[in-house]
Amino acid sequence: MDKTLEILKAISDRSRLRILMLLYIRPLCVCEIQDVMQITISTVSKHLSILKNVGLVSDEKDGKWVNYFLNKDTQDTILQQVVLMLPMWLSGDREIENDKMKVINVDRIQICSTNLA
Amino acid sequence: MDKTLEILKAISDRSRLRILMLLYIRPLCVCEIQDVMQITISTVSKHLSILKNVGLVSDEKDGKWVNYFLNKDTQDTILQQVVLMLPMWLSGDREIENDKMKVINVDRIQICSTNLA
DNA sequence: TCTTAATTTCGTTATATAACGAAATGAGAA
DNA sequence: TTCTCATTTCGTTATATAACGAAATTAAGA
Repeated sequence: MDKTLEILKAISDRSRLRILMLLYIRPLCVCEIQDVMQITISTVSKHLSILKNVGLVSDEKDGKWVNYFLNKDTQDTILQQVVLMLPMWLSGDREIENDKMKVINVDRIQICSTNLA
Repeated sequence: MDKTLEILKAISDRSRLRILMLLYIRPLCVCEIQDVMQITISTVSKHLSILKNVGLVSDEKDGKWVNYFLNKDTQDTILQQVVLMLPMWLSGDREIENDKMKVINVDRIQICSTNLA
């Protein structure tokens, strides 16, 4: 039950659901997610590590950024089903839709430069 | 997202997962669940109210007892899928299997009498 | 090598929630 | 109505966890 519980707890958080739904669109770096969600970078990073620990998300170096992406082709049955269900369970949600609109226009180069200014 | 989150949080708890899995077997009263799980009656009652609030469980008066039962024929799509998935996600779990063994021999009349002694 | 910049980790604070025991509730039986 | 007893509610305590800012880390590029 531990594994199942760990997965369920990982997806039982508003911020992490938002992050996951963003990752359905495309891989994102921490600062892009931060820009869309308007929460601290350290908080985003923490959420991503939780999602990574349960296997829902993986990461990959890309220049000076770290790309986080949804683990769509996981071998784990529970994770497979979770990845399949979440978009259905959250379809039409306002907050999610709003996030998705925002992420389209997000450019990591601009964001990271802007953060310094 | 609120509704989805509420359901996810309801099933992201070890005690509530154990309770749900017991209710797959048959309707149970609070004291029967208490006897199997060895936690306080008030705690069991609280968990059941959470499960009831999200629609996973319903209750029904039966003499001096209240029977709680799994809402297997819910109209809610998310709940339907949760009810379908949980037994798969928890199949073979030791703690759950142990609970199931215990609940077979549970008799509410004996328990409630015994509790007083 | 040194600097820069994205990310992670750490320490703290605030909030949420699980569990308990005691008291209140409420329905059936006398 | 009064008593009994299963259940719920309340108040408290302990633990878990989300969020933040600052400091540490780490890798890329000069």
